[in-house]
Amino acid sequence: MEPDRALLMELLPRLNQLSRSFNRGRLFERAIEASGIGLDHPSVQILTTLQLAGEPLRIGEIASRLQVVGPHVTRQVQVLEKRGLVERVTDPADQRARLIAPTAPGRAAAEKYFGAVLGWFTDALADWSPEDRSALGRLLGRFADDLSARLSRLDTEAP
Amino acid sequence: MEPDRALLMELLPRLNQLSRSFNRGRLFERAIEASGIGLDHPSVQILTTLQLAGEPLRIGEIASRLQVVGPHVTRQVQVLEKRGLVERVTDPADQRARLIAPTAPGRAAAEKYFGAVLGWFTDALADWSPEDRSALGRLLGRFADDLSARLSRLDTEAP
DNA sequence: TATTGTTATACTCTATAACTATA
DNA sequence: TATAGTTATAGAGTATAACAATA
Repeated sequence: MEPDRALLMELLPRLNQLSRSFNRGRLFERAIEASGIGLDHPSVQILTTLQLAGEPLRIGEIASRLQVVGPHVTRQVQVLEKRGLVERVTDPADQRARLIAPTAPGRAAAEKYFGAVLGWFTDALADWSPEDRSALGRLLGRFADDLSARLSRLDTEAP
Repeated sequence: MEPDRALLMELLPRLNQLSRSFNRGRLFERAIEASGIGLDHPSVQILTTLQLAGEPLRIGEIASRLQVVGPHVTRQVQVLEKRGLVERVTDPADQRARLIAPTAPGRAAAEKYFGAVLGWFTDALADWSPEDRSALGRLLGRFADDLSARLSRLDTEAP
């Protein structure tokens, strides 16, 4: 069944608002400041990707998960490495690739950051019913998946 | 009641995924390409803001709605003006300010853009139940509001 | 020859600072 | 003197191109 246009036009400003809260730095950068880890946003994205992965990742794999290009990841990893937050291990299976793993301080920094973000989420959702909270997670996940799928279909249709 | 941490940690990657689909250009830039209007993303943001407003807006008002600074809006408006997509009228009530209004071609371009985005939304939500679709809109709106409120409280607490 | 990553460079978007004009 | 906007410049973030090394 066809979703009606009015509902979709409602959705658009909402998504824009959320997107701005997030991406245009405010939320993420505040969380970085609040956690006192002294990194910039791109580095934190790398670090949290590694933390959420739960295992060492290749440069290319990080780039793919973040939907950015390789050279960008290379440089951010260099920053993190100098700060002692990640370390590189040669991939035993492929000498060309290196695996990137967070160090203990790196994992601690990622957790501090998560703590700040989750603290705000907790506050924001404090008055919600448990049903609404779990519905938000479910619908948001499904929407992100369906939209991603629709967009990647565009690539294969008209490359 | 306290939302549980596991649920929130689920939310985070979802929001990141959605945020990247949107803001990191893919969705918006594709829609711009698909609609063939030959503009860049910042200009389109201005144009759609005017279209959704339904009335001429001041430079400062546009900046405020988009949460960007004035000079940025000034320049994008200059681009749009050269392309004949918006026009400026002096505000009769205040000679310092100018009101920006979309022209007929500007409104047409905005509608083409909305058409592309909404087409993808329609596809993505095609298999959803009507209940889920309206729940998504409702929860997303509430979440955006609550999160914005929480973040602006940070400004007043620790400026 | 194909793949993984790095180095060097350029581009897009947005911010800050200094200035002009009207209120 | 405060407010609305503009001009000029700077910065953050990410991409593209050219290259090196291993498979």
